[in-house]
Amino acid sequence: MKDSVEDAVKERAEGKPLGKRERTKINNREAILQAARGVFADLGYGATTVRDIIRRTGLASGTFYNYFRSKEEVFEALMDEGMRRIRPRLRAERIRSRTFEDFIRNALHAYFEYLASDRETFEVMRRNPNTVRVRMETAEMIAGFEEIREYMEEDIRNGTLPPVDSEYLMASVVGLAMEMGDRMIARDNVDPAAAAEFATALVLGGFHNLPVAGTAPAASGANDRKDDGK
Amino acid sequence: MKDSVEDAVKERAEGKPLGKRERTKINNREAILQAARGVFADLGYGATTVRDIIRRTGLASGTFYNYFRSKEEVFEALMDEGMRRIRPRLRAERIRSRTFEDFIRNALHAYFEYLASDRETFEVMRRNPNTVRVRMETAEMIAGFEEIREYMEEDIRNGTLPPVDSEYLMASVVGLAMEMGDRMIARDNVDPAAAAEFATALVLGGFHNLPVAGTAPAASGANDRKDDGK
DNA sequence: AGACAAAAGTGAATCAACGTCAACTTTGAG
DNA sequence: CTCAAAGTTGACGTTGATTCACTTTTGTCT
Repeated sequence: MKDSVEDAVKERAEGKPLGKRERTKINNREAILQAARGVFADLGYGATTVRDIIRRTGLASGTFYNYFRSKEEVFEALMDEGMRRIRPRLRAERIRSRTFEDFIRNALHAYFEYLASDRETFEVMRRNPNTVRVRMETAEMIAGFEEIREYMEEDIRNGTLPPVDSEYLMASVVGLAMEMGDRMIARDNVDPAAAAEFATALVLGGFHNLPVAGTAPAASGANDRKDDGK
Repeated sequence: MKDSVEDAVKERAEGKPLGKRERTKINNREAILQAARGVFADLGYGATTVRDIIRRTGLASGTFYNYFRSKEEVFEALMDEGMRRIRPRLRAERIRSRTFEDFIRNALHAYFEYLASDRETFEVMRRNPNTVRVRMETAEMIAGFEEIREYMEEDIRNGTLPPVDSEYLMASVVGLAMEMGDRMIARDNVDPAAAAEFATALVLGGFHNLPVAGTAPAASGANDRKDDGK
C-alpha cells in the first residue's frame, strides 16, 4: 500500500509512467495473492477463509472484493500465475528441440526445475491439515496442456513421433509429471535433475511401442479456445 | 428410510438378524452418500453445501451430523468407497501376475475397466460448473498407492524389476493412469481396453531404461542438457 | 494551488450456511 | 405394556461471505 522504491525503479525501467493509483492497485493485488499463498500453505485450501487472507494484508474486508470474487478466484489466479511462468519455458524448449525426444527431455527438465524453484507456490496444492488436494483447471492450464498436445501433433505430422493418440500421450506425460512433481517437492532434498531423468527415461523408453491410433480423437477445432465467460 | 425387501433378503442371506435400528442406520448412511454423489456431480464439490445433500434425502439437517462431520468427510467416504472397490482387484491381479510386466498390464486393465464401469462415481472428481478439480488423499487411497509401491519393491527384490526409485515409479504409473482415466471418461465412447493398452505400452516400454537408484545419471552439470548442435 | 469527479478503500450491516442441542419419536428388551 | 436408549428433528446461536453507503485518495482542469 505504500509506494515502494522498486515501483519507481520499475516504472523508470519500463518507461511506463504508472500513476499512484495503478501502482497501489498492482500492489494490493499482489499483496492479496501473496497472503493467499501463505494462508493456503498454512491451512490448506479447504480451511482457509477469505478473511484469513485479507487479515494478513491489513486491508479491509470489502477491499478483497475489488480484486477477486472469492477464494476460488484467488486460487485460480495463483494457478494461472504458475502456469504463465512455465509456459514460456516450455515453448522455448520446444523451439530449441528438434525431435520429440529432445522436446520431452528438455520440457521435463524445465518443468521439474521450475517446480523446485517455486516450491512454495505449488505446495499450496497438496499441503495441509488435511488431505484435500485441490487442483484447478484454469483456462491458462487447459491452454498449456493443449499447447503441449499441439506440439505432439506437430511431431506426428513431421514424423518424429508415430501417429499415436495425442490426447492420451499428453495426459500421460502431464499426469506423470505432476504426480512425480508432488513427490519430489515432498522430499527432503529436492533433486529436479534426477526426477527429470527418471520421467524422461520412462516416457521415451515407451513411446515407440505405443499403439498407433487410427482412433485419435481429431481435435475438432484444436486451437480455438472457448471463451469462458466468467 | 423404509425397510426394504432387499434388507430382509440380505439379512437372511447373511444370516444376520439386523434390527430395524441398524437397518435404518445403514440405509440413511447410504442415502446420504447417494445424495452426495448426485449433488457433487450437479454442483461441483466447492459449491455444494451440506444442506444441499440432506435436502435430497428428506432427512433433517441435524441427522446429517449423526453420520458425517462435514461435506469433506462425505467426499472422503465416497473416495474411500471407490478405492475399496479397486484394491481387491489390483491385489487379485497382483497374485495372478508372475512378473512386473504382467502386473502392470493386468493392473492397468483392471483400473480402466473399473473406472469405465463406475464412471458416475469418478466424475464427481472433475465435474462441474467450474473448474475446481478436487482430489482427496484419504487413508484408503494412500494405502492403495503404497500397496502398489510395495509390489514394485517386491519385484525389485525378486529381480523382475531393476532397482529403480519405487516411489517415483509408483507415482508415475498412478499419475499417468489417473490423468488418462479422466480423459477416457470424458470421451464419447469409453474404451478401457484401448486406454489400458496405451498406458501399458508406455510404462513397459520405458521401465528398462529407468535410472537405477543410487546410480542416477550423474548430471555433471545438472542444468545443461545434451542438445546436439542447434 | 484549489476544486471537483472518479476511483478505490472501509467496515458495519445483511445474509447464508454451519453445527448444536433440547425436545420428540422410534425401537427393542424385559 | 413400559421404559430407557438410540436416533431424529428443526429452531437457534455462530461464523464467515458479501454488499453498500460513506469516506478518503488520486488525477485533472483551471
